[in-house]
Amino acid sequence: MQFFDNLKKGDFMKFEPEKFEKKWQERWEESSIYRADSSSKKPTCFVVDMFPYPSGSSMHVGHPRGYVGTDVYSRFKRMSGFNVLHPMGWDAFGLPAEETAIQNKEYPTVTVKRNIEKFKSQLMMLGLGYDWSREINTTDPAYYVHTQKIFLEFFRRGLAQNKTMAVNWCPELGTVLANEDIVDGKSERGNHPVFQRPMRQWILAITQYADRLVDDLALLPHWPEKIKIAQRNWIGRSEGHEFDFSTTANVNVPIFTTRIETLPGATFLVLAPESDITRKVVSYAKNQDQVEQYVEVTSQKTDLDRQLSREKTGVIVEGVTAKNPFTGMQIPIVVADYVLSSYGTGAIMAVPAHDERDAEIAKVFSLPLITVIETGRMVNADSLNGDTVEDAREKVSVMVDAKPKKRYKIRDWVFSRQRFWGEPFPIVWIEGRDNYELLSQGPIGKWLPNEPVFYVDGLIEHFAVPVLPEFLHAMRLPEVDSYQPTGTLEGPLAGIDQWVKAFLNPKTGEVSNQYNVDWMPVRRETNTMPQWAGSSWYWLRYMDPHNENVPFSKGSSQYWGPVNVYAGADHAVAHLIYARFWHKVMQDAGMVDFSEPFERLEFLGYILASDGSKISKRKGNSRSPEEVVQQVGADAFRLYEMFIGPFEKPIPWNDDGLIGCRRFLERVWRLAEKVIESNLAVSSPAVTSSINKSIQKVGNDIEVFRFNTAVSSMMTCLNEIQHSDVAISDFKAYICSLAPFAPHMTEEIWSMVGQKESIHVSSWPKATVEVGQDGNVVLSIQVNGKHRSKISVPRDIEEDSLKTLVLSDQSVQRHLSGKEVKKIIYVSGKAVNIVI
RNA sequence: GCCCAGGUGGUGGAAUGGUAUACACGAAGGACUUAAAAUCCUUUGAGCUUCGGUUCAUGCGGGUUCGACUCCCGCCCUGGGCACCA
Repeated sequence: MQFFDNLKKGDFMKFEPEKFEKKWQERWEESSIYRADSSSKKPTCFVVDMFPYPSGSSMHVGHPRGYVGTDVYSRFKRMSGFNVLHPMGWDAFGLPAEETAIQNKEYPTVTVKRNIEKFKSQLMMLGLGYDWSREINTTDPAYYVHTQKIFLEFFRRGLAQNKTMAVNWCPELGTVLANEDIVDGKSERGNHPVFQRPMRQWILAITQYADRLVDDLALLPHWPEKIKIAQRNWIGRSEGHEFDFSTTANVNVPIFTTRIETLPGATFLVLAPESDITRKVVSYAKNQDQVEQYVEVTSQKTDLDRQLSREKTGVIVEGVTAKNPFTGMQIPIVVADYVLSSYGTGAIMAVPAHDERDAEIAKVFSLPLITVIETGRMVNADSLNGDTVEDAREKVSVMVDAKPKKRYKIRDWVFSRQRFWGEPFPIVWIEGRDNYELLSQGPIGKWLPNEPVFYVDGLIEHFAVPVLPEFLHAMRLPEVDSYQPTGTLEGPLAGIDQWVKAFLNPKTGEVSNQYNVDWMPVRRETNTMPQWAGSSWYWLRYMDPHNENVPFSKGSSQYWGPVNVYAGADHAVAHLIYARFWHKVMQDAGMVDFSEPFERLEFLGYILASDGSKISKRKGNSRSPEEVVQQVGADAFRLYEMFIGPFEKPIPWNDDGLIGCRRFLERVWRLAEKVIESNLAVSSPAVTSSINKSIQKVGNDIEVFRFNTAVSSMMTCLNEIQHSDVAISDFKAYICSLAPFAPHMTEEIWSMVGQKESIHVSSWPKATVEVGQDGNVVLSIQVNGKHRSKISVPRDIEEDSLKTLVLSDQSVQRHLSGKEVKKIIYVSGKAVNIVI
């Protein structure tokens, strides 16, 4: 690192960013130049970073890349006349903070506060122009009270329900995990085993929005196509039919299929082990014990087991058969765990000739296989023989009275966690239907769903009662010493008496720990919301961050919304589907009047370690931003983060490249001194044209997040002009185009040339002469499509005179060598191709 | 298995139908210096060359086109995501 060591020794022109970076950062904060003004008449531009989780380990050089990108973009838009809102906040609920807090024996707010301070100072150090007056923190009661209010909208609309369901229970973490929190059958966090356990859970009925979530992707032309594809696949809408098979067991088995035309080839049925219909059918089975044993064994399997072994297992239900409604044949019934109880009806018709999985299980039990489609036509299918697949589909569905049905892969969202550090549900439980009905007469009534949410424990019915928005202070997390996992399936809150036991005033809806006459005893809900909750609506809070009454005012969302650019890591399916879902529910609740939250998405590629591996603290291959800033300054660091490669591509970090960016800034600095000394009024046309070209390219590239080529065009320009005399006006324009990337140095130069206002509130320079005004263009001369020579001609040259010129070219002559010219193709402004 | 994104010099990358290798790093040589660093200049895809040029190169094989890194078809490889969804 000799270069870095010698930086301070330069004797000619001292470029010492450490002398002015801090100064400008402070002045920008003092003069509030990044504050967004919600009353300006300018067009708005709302730029949001996916907000970080402030973890205990500090940032490495990879983290700020996205923030630098959006900072450059925001500065550019501000200079281009937009009223820019570019805020920042913290997604601070969740397991890691809770675990650190338990380890350190401190309350999580302490951990979170410390981590945020650390993260914030690291961001500040880079000169990022956030509007800190709008900073948010999902764990701040002033924020999460609104998350709770929005939950009440879900509840009131019947979208928040309780279900006892098989959930992913992780004993090590003492909590239930969402599918998205599980990687390769183990918990994403800590890599612990995960088991299926039945448990009462809160779920959000995202499936009710599945169609809108798919269909509205069409409203998002500025989203990357691959994300839209991923979301469509995740939601997994398929259109098919549902109909019944009668059985000798006195129950009908409903099945779902997308290939109803293959019914003639259905030679058996397969039922999912856990499904209700299996329970009914099995009671008629001769081998009831054997089937029940199979069901028991499969229920013990973990997700990991299921993934490791894909061998088809199952058991034939003896003594019971089903009737194929097309052929009239009696066919066997199999219970097998490759059929999922959670999809479709939990039962399928097996067509081994046309489905690989069915074929595998057919082989295990030597069941028959009938091919019913050959080269697009029906065969072995009686009256259908010779029909096309489409015709057969139509006929069969009429014959068996099948209902058209859409099914989705996406599941309802398991929304509760058995942890302490999350938003408490704004729900208390009351015993007995009479009490519930009494409550529905009062003010609580209008917050109740049509179908009551309840569960049965022994003989007692427990009903979910919402805590009204004005009384949510009773639903703040209690500040207690002990909040460790209980080790049972219940969360820590269940072990805290002062939390669980409460009283409800049926006349007002108020909840308190204090008993009053006529108040009803209730139990507070002890689950908390998952980390996804706070991050599913936070962009809206930025628009109106200090509103105490509502999450955000309608007016503020109309003024700023939707988010114009949303940038961050690739969360193709989880966060971005949840966020869209919440947004649509809020739209239905009348809180917002646009249907998609993010107009445009820009994904960020991770920075990798120099060997191409992932940066991780354990490997010791991380590089701290502080170190880099100390060595080359914040501007050079920012510039390099942008220059290193395309924004969306993962790139290995390499210190060597950093040097080039620092050198570039030093050369600009030296040029500044020269320009200020000579104080020239007009540059040569070549210099002016070079600068203009660069400014245009930089602007165009920033607009489409191609920061790397923007930087290189400024470098090219500097190479062209640095040994010429540059007029002060041209140089100022150049500096303006560099300002979004290197805000400190450009601000310093800006003040040196006598500007009083900040460069960051100046205007993006307009090209002062038309680029390429000299009227000549350089054409490629090609022979048979191969570039051989070039020629500079007037832009509007006549084709005939051009041909004469080209044919007399030495290089062309050499390649012609007497051969006949068949034709000449002229592509205006680009190339002339001589075909021989 | 399915879906997505990629494959260009020693390295990060540029060029989305028209001058392949911009920009930067690294490397070699030179200027300045007692010397070194820094800085500046020159060279830098590979081969052949009479130093004018010329041939070959964008994972592999075909195709479309006057012309293909770019579009189409078929492979190979790398990375990421999903995964028994009937």
